[in-house]
Amino acid sequence: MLRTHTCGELRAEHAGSTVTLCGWIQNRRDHGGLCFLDVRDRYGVTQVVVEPDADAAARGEAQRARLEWVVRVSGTVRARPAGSRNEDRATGAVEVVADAFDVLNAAEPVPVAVTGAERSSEDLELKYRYLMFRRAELRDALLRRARVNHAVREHMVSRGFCEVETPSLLKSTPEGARDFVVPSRVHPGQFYALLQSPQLLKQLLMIGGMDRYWQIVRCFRDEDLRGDRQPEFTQLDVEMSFGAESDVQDVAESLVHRLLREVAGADVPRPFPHVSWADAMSRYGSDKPDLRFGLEIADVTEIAARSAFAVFRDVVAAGGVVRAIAVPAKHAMTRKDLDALPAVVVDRGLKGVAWTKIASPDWTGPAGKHFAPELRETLRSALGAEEGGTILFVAGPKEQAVPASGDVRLHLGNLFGLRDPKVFAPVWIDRFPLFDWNADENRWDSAHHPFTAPVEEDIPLLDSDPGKVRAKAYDLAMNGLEILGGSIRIHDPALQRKVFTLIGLSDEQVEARFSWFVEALRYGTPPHGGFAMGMDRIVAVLGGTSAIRDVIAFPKTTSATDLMTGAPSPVEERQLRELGIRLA
RNA sequence: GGGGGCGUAGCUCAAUUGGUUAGAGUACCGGACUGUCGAUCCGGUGGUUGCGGGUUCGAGUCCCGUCGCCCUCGCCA
Repeated sequence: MLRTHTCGELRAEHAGSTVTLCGWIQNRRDHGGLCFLDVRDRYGVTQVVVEPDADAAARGEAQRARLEWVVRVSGTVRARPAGSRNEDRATGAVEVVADAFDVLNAAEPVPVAVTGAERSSEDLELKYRYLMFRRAELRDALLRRARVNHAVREHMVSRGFCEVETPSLLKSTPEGARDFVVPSRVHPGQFYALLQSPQLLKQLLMIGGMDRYWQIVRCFRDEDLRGDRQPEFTQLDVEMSFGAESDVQDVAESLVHRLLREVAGADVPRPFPHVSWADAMSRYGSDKPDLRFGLEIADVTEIAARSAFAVFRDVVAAGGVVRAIAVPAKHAMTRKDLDALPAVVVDRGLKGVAWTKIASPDWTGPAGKHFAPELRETLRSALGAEEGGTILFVAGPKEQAVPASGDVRLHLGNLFGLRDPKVFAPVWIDRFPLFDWNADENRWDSAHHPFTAPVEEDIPLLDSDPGKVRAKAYDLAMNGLEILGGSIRIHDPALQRKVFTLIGLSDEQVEARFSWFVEALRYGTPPHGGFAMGMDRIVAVLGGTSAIRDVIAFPKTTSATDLMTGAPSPVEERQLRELGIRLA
């Protein structure tokens, strides 16, 4: 190696030893006779000092070196004089007195901010992604991600799971997310789809008797993006045979618990709480609630209907709901805070957020005066609201008001600073509905995916009331993000066929799309289930962010482009000809 | 596909109601300086105000279109 030590490892006890460091110039402070240079590598930053009596060549090179140049420095480690130690830096007790100073490579001025509190615009940071690896934030995220990967591997292996790789090129299925499609040269006019998820493949591994499978796998979905969604993303995929929901959850929960402890240094008590999907929607207005704070939502439709408030009465008369959040007195809300609330719900098609302050002698605000004194008492005790607090109301059709109330709750969490990125609140959400009603197509859709098993006691409802059937499905939410999701799968061919029928798939359609899978179910399928965990999201949330872009080495933009390479881009006419493709 | 925000020097930002030659910090270049760690001090180079059109005596500023990034609704079994 060109170096004896990294820039992160020298301490007071190294004083007196002769060392050689390699790294990038992070900062230089040139006093003329005396020159300080901070040299950085992945491991840290070390101060190099070039003194007036140093070798002339070394002095010249040190004077010439500029920010982000690559250098090699040899010298003696020295404890810094008292009063000039840098307490903010691990190597701050020492400095390297340079004997030799070589420029290994000069650098042009970098086009993005590589050091300091100032950040460049996000598109520049994406274009010059490789320079961002020099920043602590991204470097630490990638290191954290590597630790997560390592812990996952150790955990799965120690529990007897077998790592199996599956293909990325496979058959397109029209359900679910849009496929990324790959043309076949050997079969002109025919296409592969890039893997959306190894769901069916891992089930086949169970049918084949592999018993316990895991894999960290890249998945591709051609849908519009968000901060927590990339066109390609990484999943931990797990499946096991002969286990109940609790067995699968134990594998997942112990893993997440371990990651929280080893990677985030957080000791979260087990078992993690369980909340049914119905309760989560009702109390938090979300199927991935942030449980770092309370501010639970209550349904006050009945009480609001008895008020004199025309807005509420009209909503209730139209079959809508009124939801309320009691904000304790300690979270005082200014008029400005209250005026900002309508913007939170306008995206859901609601007009505003009514409010009242529980003051004495009178309740103030637009909603309060419409409640008679006895009704106020009813409302107040229903919400457990306290004197001096504020009650916020979200009213509208259930499909809009429920998620809107969840949005308001999250907004309040941000407003009151209750979403501490160092706090972790995992929660299991279970008992999802098996189906959602698809009004456009007049049929049921699978809420999770069509291979999810129903709760046994609900199986009779498949014929009478499919909307009431609950699924053996479970998600783990943490800090408002869905971290992982899974289910027990259907292993009975007859039941599988029935579910296909309910979601409007004819025998012919099933045959055309899934015959290879449905046939497999007939050859001795063990009861099985599993889960998939979003690796990008777990690494993000462990680091206190929700933008998975921040934990992916080379991410794409929200329009699925790669600003560094310029993908996607046109291809040569010759390539198209070879594939039998003509552009419209 | 819909809604919103942003786009000015290499980088981060400023520029009054539409009004002089578009400024500052930093980087870079030159000079001074022996204990700095955002070093300091002096001087300098650096601009198609994203792009195109329009209104106006005059546009960074107003209008229309377009491109890019970010947020969001739909979408994501």
